[in-house]
Amino acid sequence: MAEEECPMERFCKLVGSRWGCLIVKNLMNNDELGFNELLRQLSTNPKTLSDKLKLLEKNGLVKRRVVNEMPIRVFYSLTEKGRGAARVEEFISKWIKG
Amino acid sequence: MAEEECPMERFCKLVGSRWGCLIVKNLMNNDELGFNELLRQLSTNPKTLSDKLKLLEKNGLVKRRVVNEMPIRVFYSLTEKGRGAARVEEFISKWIKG
DNA sequence: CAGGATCCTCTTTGATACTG
DNA sequence: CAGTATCAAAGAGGATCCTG
Repeated sequence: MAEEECPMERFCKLVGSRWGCLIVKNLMNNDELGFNELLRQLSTNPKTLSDKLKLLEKNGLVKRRVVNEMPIRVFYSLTEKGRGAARVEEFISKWIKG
Repeated sequence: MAEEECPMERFCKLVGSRWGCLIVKNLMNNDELGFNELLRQLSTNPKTLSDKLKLLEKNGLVKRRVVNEMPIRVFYSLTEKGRGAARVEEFISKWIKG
């Protein structure tokens, strides 16, 4: 049916899934993490993580920093907007308990 | 892998899907609606609507009121908690735009 | 180390038909 | 009118292997 999408829905597609949610939380506690570090912490698979990171990056929640060493390294961190998602979560927590 | 669930995730399962979201919005504008009225307004199918309504009811967002006439009528409305979800949406809207 | 390619399963959604 | 039953389709997530 694909009519327009409400903000709630857009939000939930980003951080409402198991992994979107956990990525934000982990980056919240860690400043910067490499791909495989994240992978281990979330105990998921590369495809799922990669997909989610791309989505989050595209929507401006996550920042990618590439370091050209050998082997190459890539670090992920939250943007200001991404940190805002944590505030949203607090708000939601209160509502769901109240 | 089914560890514990964050509040964000629980919230999103309720109102983050296309239909959960629209049901809340429609009930927000209408006080009370019958099953088929809702069905027409959302233009979805009975199964999807029925499933979602059960989930929302189970989680205390939606109230069911049965009127024993012939034919039987059932009205759905938002609870206080359900109305709170609308406030959460406002908060999210601000964040997603900002 | 960072991720792409495959393939597979499970859940959600949907269309349609039917019942009390 | 308010749903349930059935079946098909699509997408998210997952396991595993592979490459620059």
